[in-house]
Amino acid sequence: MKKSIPTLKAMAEQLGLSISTVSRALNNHPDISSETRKRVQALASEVNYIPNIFAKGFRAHKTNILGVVVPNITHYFTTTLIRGILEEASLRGYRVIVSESNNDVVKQTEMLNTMIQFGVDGVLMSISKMTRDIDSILKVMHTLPLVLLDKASNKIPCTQVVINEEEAAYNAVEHLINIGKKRIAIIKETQFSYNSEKRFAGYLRALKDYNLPIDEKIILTVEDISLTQGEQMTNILMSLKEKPDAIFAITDGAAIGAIKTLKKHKVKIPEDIAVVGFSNSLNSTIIEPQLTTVDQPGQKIGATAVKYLIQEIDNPNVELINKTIEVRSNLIIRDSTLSIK
Amino acid sequence: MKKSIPTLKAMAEQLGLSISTVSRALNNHPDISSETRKRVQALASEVNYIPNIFAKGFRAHKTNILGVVVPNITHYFTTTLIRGILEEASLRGYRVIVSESNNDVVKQTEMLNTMIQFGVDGVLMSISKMTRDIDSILKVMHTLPLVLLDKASNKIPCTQVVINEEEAAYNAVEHLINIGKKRIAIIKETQFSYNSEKRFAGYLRALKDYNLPIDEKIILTVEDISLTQGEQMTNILMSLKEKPDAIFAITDGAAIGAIKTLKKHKVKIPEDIAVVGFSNSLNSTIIEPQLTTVDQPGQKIGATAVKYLIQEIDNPNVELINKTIEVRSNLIIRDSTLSIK
DNA sequence: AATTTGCACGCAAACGTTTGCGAAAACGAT
DNA sequence: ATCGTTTTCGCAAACGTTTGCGTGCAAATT
Repeated sequence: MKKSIPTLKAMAEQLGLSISTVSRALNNHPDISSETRKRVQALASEVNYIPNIFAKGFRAHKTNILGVVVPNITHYFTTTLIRGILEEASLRGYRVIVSESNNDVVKQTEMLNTMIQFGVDGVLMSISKMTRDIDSILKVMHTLPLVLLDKASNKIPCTQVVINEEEAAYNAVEHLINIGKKRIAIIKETQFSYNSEKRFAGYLRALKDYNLPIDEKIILTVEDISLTQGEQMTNILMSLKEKPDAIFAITDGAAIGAIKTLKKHKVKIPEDIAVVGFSNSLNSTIIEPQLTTVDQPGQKIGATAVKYLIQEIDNPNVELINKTIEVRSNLIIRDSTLSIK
Repeated sequence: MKKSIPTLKAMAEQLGLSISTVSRALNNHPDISSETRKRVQALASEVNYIPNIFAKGFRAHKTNILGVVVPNITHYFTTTLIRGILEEASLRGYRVIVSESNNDVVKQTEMLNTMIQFGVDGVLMSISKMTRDIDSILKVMHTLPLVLLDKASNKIPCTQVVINEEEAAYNAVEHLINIGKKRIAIIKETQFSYNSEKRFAGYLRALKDYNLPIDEKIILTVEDISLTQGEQMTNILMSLKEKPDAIFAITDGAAIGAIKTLKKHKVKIPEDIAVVGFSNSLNSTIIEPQLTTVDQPGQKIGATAVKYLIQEIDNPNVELINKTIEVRSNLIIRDSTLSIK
């Protein structure tokens, strides 16, 4: 289990050159003749020279590692974000350290501090919706470039890459209105959830634009949305005197839960009550009827966020411009809202 | 965007001590008095001293980073492996770099080499089922500790953490036999897929133990198993003169595909044809009827693999013992095979 | 011929931390 | 008071790479 890694020193000795010349030749420095450069690079290739990252990082304070902090790694959409990040980072010569906060704010802070310790060049984060106090995040921003993705915040002055949440929700609700639905319920999270607030705003705007009344009794709020919560909230809707004729759930999981409950109540979907979800998870084609849902391009969001982060890393003296980049999503119409006119 | 990190030198100046004394005090070296140690550690805490990882790694050649290479990060089971790895690694003071090979052998080799470059202390890998030539893996083993998990290989002499694949499959097929099924089909992958081969062996052994005939016409093999392949293979089974009365698919995805096809054929599940999957993915409770499946404890496998890898890292001069550690899985019985006797 | 310029290299220092070894002071025994 | 041992610190080197600056040599310019 020996680590017998070739060094600049060994190669310099073999070539009869100085260590600094070998270093410069490998880094295509203009001071080195092309003949010397070729000799050095040929030997480096022959002995499979790999630079010692500790020595390089120690000298240059740059690791080409990006830190990623996500709330929950097993969530499918998150895995698509990560895949986009991994691929784009790889294309640009970066590696990625992934951390999971479990939507725990203390752990999130801990992960951020550990990223600093590990000398990552920048951090990509999808913040926990439990985040109330942003001091720890602001502290990181004094030290490292930070880009938020998916779950963002209006209070954190950094670049954020998200989908067009409000517009996507607007389109989903508009689609329900277009198929004749007039009493559209929503299952959402609290105002502390960035995604939920934006989707709720789109819902409200669509109702307003189409002159549909807003009824608080069909606006259902949960703390931590899940399939089970979708089931339960739909049970509540089923117990109302005046039932909704559509349900817009802000996640696919909750929408699937809603479908399960509707089927238990022998409700015809979408004739009696239509259902729309959000995310286009794998489950959306497995449940029956197949779910109409907003498709979120997770890989594209991840890749875009990497581009912006690396741009910040490469331009450390440029004044921060706090951009919110909205990547477009699209509505995928399936059986749960198939037009019945 | 300044990195103003406290150094040993700055603290030594403030305390009127040498750099080496401060270093030793922080590392609880026995040569340093307890009074001096307390003074140093108090200041380190006050200024939030964080050691420069490059300097430490440069000196000690240890990063406390583990490399992880998986075929496909969006696969749910893989995310549970990764979660187990992340949590156990964190408990033991390690960070994790995650890479995805996309089941591409060239990319897998590339990821392994990059892990070496990044100075990880060890590598955890779920190998691509496309792996035929193990030279690149053997090469890594000369340099770094390696532990395989989930997808293993009999040809690679290293520690492997897997579930009891054959036993689990045996139990699944036995359960089908116990509910009266006599003609059990299998949808599997080629012999190059470690998991498929083990599950197939369990299937064959159960048939043999219960004196059921083996019929090649209901042993269906695909290259890269998926939900769609499950649908297609089940269509083939439906076209047989003598149909099976049960289907054991080696992944949940294929089992769900089988259920979808059976439903299209108006087959009663499980009365006419029962279905068993493997993995206990999220989808297994969303499809109807809910799927009987083998529950794989991904987090436990991940955590166990980390333990063994760190053991190897901590004992570099101990001769390698090539263990295969089998973590127990269990069968979760749901509607797709509910006993009908 | 003397001076200047350009090319192509090498020396040495720096980066932050760890550790071998030596030195000085303190302590205990005689 | 002297000697041997123990305690507790500091000096200096090492780890591999990068880079500022200096040097030698050859060619061009004055």
